[in-house]
Amino acid sequence: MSQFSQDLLAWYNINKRHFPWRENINIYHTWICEIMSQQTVISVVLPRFKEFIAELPDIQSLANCSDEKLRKLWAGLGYYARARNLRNGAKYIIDELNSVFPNNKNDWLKVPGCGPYTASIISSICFHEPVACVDGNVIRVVSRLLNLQSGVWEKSGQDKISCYVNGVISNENPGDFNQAMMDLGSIVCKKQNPNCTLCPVQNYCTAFKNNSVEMCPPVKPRKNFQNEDVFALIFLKKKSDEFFLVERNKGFLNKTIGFPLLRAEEAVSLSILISEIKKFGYNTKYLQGNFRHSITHHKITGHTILIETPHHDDHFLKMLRFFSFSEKNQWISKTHLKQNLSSSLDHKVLKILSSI
DNA sequence: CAAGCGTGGCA
DNA sequence: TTGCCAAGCTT
Repeated sequence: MSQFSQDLLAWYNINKRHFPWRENINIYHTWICEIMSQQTVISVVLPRFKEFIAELPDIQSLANCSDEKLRKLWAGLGYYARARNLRNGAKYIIDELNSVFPNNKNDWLKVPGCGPYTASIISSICFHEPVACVDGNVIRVVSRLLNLQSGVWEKSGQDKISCYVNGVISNENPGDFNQAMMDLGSIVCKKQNPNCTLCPVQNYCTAFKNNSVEMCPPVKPRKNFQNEDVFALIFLKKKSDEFFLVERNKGFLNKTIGFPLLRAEEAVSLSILISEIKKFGYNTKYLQGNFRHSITHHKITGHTILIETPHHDDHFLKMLRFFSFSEKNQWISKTHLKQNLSSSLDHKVLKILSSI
């Protein structure tokens, strides 16, 4: 084992963070926690992971999980395709792999929702395959170790980083090595105010020697946020007290179920939108209390419009097509609304609805 | 390949 | 309050 790995692992054995999925190695638990942790802070993951495992303790229960239960377990976690891919992955492993988990990186890569990072971390932890994972922590740590002040956000730079960590990863304990790199990034080699004096691999750090830690990694190029107005339409059949939900088929929150949304760029403007809806003979009411919501690169101001539709409505289908709302839709009683929603955006709409 | 995709929590 | 961002994957 390289001296670097020895020093890193010695530090890890004393300083590692304790998570439920680190107590006893379990392939299913490792898979779930890694998917759940993608682009998500661990403090948010922890309670959700416990709930998920309690409700869906094994791959069979995940594969058989209802849409509604999956929505509930993933509500508020974002990137909802992760949850759908997870269940698809369970079905794939059961149907195509005879219920046997893949035991190497290449085969994990074929599992829906598993990319290079996830396939590497699972294989290294559960099957001792010496494949290094590259996540945001590793990029930052290696960028400092090698004093990389540019290029690390491009594929070529990340290939270089991958090459480096794969060169120093421990063959005896690759899982701990990968987790140690990430814990080091999280605890010591932090983005801001790194604790270089506590660093177990300070001797190997070129940026530390050059006094250029602050320059590594370079600032990640970020797209500007875009301000945008979104209209959430609440169709209500007053007689039966039912509300209309659609499975969204494009754009924001694609394939999640919720209130029909129109982005201002599509709906043109509030006044035009309302006049169009009125053409179908409906009463509309603009609900006070806009909501704010952020989706990657978009700052959304939400407007909520309540639309009363008759119980027997000849125009509804025409209206759906006019606005290109999905044909996958349903009327839901008010008491069952909450459990059918995933996105926080819909919960904000629901809150406005509940307050009138 | 670069763009697009969610959200809770914290500075 | 506002801005920033975290254990990436898919298209």
